[in-house]
Amino acid sequence: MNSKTLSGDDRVPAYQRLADDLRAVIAAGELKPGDRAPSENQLAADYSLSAGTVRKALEVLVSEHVFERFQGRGTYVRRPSFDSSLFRFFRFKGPDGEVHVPESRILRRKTEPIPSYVSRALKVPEQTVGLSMSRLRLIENTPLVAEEIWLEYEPFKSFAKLPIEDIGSLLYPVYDQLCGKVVAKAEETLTVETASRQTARLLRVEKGTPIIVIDRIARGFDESPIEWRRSRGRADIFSYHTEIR
Amino acid sequence: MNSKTLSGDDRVPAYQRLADDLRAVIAAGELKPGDRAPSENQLAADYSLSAGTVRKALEVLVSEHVFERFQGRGTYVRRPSFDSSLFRFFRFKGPDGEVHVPESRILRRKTEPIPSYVSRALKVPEQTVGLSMSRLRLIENTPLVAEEIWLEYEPFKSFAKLPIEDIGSLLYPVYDQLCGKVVAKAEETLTVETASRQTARLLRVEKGTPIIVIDRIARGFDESPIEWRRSRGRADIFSYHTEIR
DNA sequence: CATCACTAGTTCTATGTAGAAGTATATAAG
DNA sequence: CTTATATACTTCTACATAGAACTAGTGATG
Repeated sequence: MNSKTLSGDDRVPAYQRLADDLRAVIAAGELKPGDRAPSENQLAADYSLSAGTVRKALEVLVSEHVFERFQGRGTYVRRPSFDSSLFRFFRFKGPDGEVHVPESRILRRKTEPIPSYVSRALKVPEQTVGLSMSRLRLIENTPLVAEEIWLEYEPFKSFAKLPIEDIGSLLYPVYDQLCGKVVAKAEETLTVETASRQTARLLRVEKGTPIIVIDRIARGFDESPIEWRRSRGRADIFSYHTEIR
Repeated sequence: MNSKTLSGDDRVPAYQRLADDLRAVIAAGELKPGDRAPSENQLAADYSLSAGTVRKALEVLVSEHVFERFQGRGTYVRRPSFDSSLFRFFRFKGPDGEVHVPESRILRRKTEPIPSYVSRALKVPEQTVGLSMSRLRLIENTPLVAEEIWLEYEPFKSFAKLPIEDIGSLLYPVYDQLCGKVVAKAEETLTVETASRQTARLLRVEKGTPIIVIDRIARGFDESPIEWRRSRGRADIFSYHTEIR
């Protein structure tokens, strides 16, 4: 496609408007994670901009983790990586000190009205029909994290029909393949509570021991909420490290 | 000063070597926080580089939060801002719901050998003479955070002589003015524990209630450790929010 | 079949240039 | 003294160009 033109307010710089345009292309689904974006030269020709301007727009999107670029190969839409999730700060170490990848076990899946504290986050009316799941993460049969997951039922009908046994340990790829819902980003909030009787039972700890609670809202490229999730894990195996510049 | 030349391996790009050079200038103290760096043109002339290359080096340093730039004014060495500290996720709200700036009260300051768990972090030999402080942060006489602070005694002699009453609520500016130690960055680690008898007394909570522990190592521009600090606060008023891209 | 050289396409580095936009200071005008 | 004007300096945007560095595939060569 040739001779596109930049929309929007022309008081804002061209490179920013190009970045906006490309973000919109992704949000519309015309460019999906893993796809290669047009090359610098291609974009420069399409939009009648200089190479430098195009490059600057792409740098903006790289800094936002929307694209990643490889010299000699091209520019690609980034798959969201949850390496930076607070979740990874649970030290999944077995008794032998080795690090294990936790196993996932879905305990329950049910269709029921979404409670108000979730519907607010998912931006759906109260009492909307939802899909709730209860999931446990364990290593060597030791439970470490208990999760409560909520989805809006309607867009995830086909996921609701999928037999529980066929669901692997990663949910987001399944959301994508079965329901076309691509998780692009998320927000997380960390708080601390003491174990209720129920979570104490699930995590096999004493009632009242400190528990790390991580609430997550997963969103698509267009910012629309996709999934609400609350993870509870033992606080004694949690350690979060960060840098201040 | 004219006609400087880039040191180092000339397989690495010029803009990176310029960035290295500027970082070194700051680490050497020739350029301090708040100072204005030479302009693009100046640097281009000094190093015999094109404006574009200089600009790219400066962009690198801006992204590392070393510099900040203002159109029409210049490029400045950034003062480290601790806005991003985990500390700010304690919700300092009074009973009326308003947000207050916490008061700082130094309970104790003492010269004593540095314990091993601190000396490791400060990279000094065990049993080195140190300066320890115990500090309490409160709003409206309600204690919220209890802090334990350690410095190496020798470089902070003049700080040790300063009357406790004359120490305000911010320590880092004092370190700078009295001892020439500028804090440029820090690392923080968040963990959870249950209140010991002592911290329970300080924070006026029940023994055994969950406590957020934030360990911090403050460093200079040359990465040298300056201060070790452990802050303990009530977990029930803590909420950490982050984004995943 | 395996290996090498080549080629087309990509991003990356670097230079040069021009003007717009914003800031601070000095100077002139009222 | 206050206000406008000019000016010098800064960063920001945009264009144009060239070659280096790297990748993937194609075709020739052994």
